[in-house]
Amino acid sequence: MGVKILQKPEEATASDLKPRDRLLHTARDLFHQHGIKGIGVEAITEAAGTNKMTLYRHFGSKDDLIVECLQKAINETMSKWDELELEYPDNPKAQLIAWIGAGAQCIASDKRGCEIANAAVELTEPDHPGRRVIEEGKKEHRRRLVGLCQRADLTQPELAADTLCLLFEGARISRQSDGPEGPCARFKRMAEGIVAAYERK
Amino acid sequence: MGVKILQKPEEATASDLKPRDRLLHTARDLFHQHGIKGIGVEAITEAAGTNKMTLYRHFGSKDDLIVECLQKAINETMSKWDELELEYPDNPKAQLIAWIGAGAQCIASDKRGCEIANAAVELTEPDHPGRRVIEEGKKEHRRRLVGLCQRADLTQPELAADTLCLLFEGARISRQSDGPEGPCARFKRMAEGIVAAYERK
DNA sequence: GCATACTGTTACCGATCGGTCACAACAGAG
DNA sequence: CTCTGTTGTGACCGATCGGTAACAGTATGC
Repeated sequence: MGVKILQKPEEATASDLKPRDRLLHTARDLFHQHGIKGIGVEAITEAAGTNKMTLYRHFGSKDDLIVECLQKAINETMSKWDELELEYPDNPKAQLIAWIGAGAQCIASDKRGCEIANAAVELTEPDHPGRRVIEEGKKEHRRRLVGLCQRADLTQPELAADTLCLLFEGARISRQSDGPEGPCARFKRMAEGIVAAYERK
Repeated sequence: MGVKILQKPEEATASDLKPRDRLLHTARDLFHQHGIKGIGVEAITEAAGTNKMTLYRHFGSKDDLIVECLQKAINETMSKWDELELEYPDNPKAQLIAWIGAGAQCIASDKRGCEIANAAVELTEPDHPGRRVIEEGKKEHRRRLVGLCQRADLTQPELAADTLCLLFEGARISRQSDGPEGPCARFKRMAEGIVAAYERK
């Protein structure tokens, strides 16, 4: 119980971020890997290299933490949409193909599927604060996909966008039970086929 | 604390089934409504009109109960496949259209999606006994869908079946975050479009 | 009648859950 | 240096979790 040298090495788990950001980042990862109900706050704080009090000082409750994680995930997705438009300016068809490619990569690399969709499975109470975030996020995502299909001049852009949406969602959820060699493996081919089918000729 | 008249009326929750079947039925329903990790064994026994000891005498653990529920769900799905074949014998195309119709009805009526897929989201440990059941069940489902597409003489039956599979899975998961008016609402139209696209002409 | 098998009841176990308390240690700004 | 705001520590709370022990009641078959 002598003098304790602490707070200096700050090695391993803890990056140079502030505790709040470390908590958010770690919580998001652990929620995704183990499920929201499958991980406790204590495990999150330990993995983030901090403690429960610090968590509860920044986030009032586990539910609040969940909400912030979901919001962060959605913001990240929206940023990717923005990047996509910047990468192929004034070329919506290329943006659409790039979106499909990014989706396929996402399916291949992440075996746990979509954080948002998974959260919707676990957050069953209709009045859970996270549900609003989930629903708004998915609606916005749909809006952007429809917009892209419109700009890409597809015939029946709404139907095409919804089809692509279901294929993508289906691939991400299917991967969790049918594995990477299951139906999800053909997502790219299917999606590109849909785009071709709705192209104006 | 006088004489208690019990076990005679057996009203309300308890049907005339034996405790084991009541437990299985109730557990399946509650797992589906609240999530596997979202419901405790005590709540299940109460809803089933019995008690914890009876549960643990029939099922060794909560995990065992989960496994039996998943297996029952899969058996039910397989029975529906059999019924489909009996209903339209030697008419695989009609069976396929009927499968799509049943799927659409299922999407419309059940807001909580697929029990099996949801379980895959919650059961994150790779060695959980339920995972084997999930994976085998989904593989068998895929096999049957491919077989039906083959018998229906679709060109590229595997690709068609996988596309239908992803659309269905996507619709069921999407319904949980995007609601019944979201992309899932057009499942039937999309699926019939896929069948038409892969029809031999 | 009896024996056997199943069910119900109550109390209990240790572990973990989300969440809080009081207090000490620290960092940076003035 | 002091003041202030942010962290860390460890003990603690009540509630709930999955699971068990011991015993009493009931149903059925012989």
